[in-house]
Amino acid sequence: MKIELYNLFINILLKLQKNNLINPEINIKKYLRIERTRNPQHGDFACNIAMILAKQVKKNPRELATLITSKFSTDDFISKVEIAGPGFINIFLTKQTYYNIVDEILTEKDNYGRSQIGAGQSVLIEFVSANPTGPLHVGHGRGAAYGAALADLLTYVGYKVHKEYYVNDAGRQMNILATSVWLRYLELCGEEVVFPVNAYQGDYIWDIAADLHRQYNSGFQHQTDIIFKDIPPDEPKGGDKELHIDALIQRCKQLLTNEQYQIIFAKTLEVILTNIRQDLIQFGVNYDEWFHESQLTQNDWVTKAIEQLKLQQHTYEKDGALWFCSTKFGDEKDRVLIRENGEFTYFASDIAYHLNKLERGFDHLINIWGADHHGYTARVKAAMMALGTKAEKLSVLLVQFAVLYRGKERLPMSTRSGEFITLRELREEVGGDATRFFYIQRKSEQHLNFDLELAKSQSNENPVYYIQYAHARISSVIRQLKDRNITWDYNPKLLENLTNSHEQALMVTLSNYPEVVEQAANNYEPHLLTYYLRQLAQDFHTYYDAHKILVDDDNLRNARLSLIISCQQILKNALTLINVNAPKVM
RNA sequence: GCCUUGAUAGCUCAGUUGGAUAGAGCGUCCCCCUCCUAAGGGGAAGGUCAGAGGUUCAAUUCCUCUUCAGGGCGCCA
Repeated sequence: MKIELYNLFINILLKLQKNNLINPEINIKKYLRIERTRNPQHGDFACNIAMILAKQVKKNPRELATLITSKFSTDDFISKVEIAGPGFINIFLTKQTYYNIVDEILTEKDNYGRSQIGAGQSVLIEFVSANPTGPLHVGHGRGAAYGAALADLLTYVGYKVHKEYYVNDAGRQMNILATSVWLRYLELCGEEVVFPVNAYQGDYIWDIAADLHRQYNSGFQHQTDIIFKDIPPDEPKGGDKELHIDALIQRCKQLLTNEQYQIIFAKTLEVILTNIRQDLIQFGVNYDEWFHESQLTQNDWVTKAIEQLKLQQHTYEKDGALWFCSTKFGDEKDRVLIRENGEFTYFASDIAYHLNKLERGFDHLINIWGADHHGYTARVKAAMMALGTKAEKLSVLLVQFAVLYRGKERLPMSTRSGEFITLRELREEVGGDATRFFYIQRKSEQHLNFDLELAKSQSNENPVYYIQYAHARISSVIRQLKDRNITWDYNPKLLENLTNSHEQALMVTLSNYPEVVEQAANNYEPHLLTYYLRQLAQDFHTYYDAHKILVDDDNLRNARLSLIISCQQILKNALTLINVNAPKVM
């Protein structure tokens, strides 16, 4: 509807330009905006173009508005056009326009609200990508909920979406993890081990160690005194925890055969990754691809990426290392690709990963990262440019961390220390629907205080139930039809019986749905849907309370049924879109 | 120090890309089931949009500075 009005205005303005009443050099499309009004007294839509152009046209805004509105031809979807305030043009739609929308919803059903604004374009969304060093915690949950909602939203408006999880299964953290498992395993074998402070402390490490012990008995066992011989002291004994753990990793690799080490490593990765995967599936988050960092090195993608940068002369050697001159592309400083010791940096494999993404031919790449990675954006974009792509092809969306509270107590959130609330715990206590809704209800880049007590204790007062209740209530009315042995006979002409202000308000909100979807998709803001749903549910509840649906008058009853059924359809469409259930009974 | 994100009702947060009288939820206070589900509805109170300048017909929105808070500034990942 907005589009129709937009086109109408464009035509009028172009006509005025032709007649030299408006300077033909002005780029009208740049300035023209049609927006919903806040206040029903201002009509349905408003346009501020007269005030915007007033200066350039050298007319006062109201005069210009009069000129524009005089060109409006009578139309069956506009009931009147008014000039108000400093020069707003207010547009009032006919009732019939709204009846048509109800009719469209009832005709298109599940497809109402879908669009093709992304048609033909493919987009890769990478999200969560938590290191496989432990279970997902509530911080990851936010990224998961946001990424999945965004992916669904973009699919809804026609994009071809590919969802991907990047598994960091190479690097030092993974070695610390495997070593942690091995040390716990040794304890199960009866060895007395002083567990390093920098190792992974969580109980899940014990579980994996126990698995290994069951399967391999004491096959990987070594004497404690041999293991810790000449290892630099840990932090509590006045040493350096990093040196201590690194030495233990080396020792682990020395004492075990390469094959044995790989067994522990692979087992650990598999257990944790399976856990993460199941966790996400239960949360309703599904991926098209799990991309392993190790694939990159195995297939020489890192070398390939570096060669490409070298070829374009974007690298240099200094202090025995290979550097990428990212400053040429707007980064703060140059970055190391190959360390003095010959190993690739994490950044090098990340460039390779993005090169790989690009070569898979996506039109657009979206990375959803935790806000702690924001300093990383500039260098990755620099790499994109150096590889010959436009930086705009990559959107990095940051999700701020949720700061967790239990009542007034701030909770620690360290994977290493093993003290964190898992996503699973949250979901099991609060429920999947409420958890999802709760997460995407707020703008992703907004800081968030997440009080667990509140989230749990308020689970019955969560807005999601309010919305679901609206849906269930409508189902209940429909069930009443059967009990009373009457039927819903739909006829678009009967919609004319919808005349009161509550019905009007409900129809206005219904008509807004496609615009909300479009805006949410264009701005990557799924939270708009949650606010929209609240609004729609409220309009329904108010209407339901003020008017009886199942009245004796056949025509009025059928009209009202049509309205609430179209309302239920939109509730269902929007809830489904954010992956929340639309129950028929509560 | 530099970069970055934020600051809106007692609390948690929206705010239609610069519009008309700044909005929800929770909490507080009144009122509403003989009636399709009260997990609901109606109403009230509650605001210097962190502060100060600037840009213009118009600023919560854009720019600058200040204050406060989160995050980032490795040959870690």
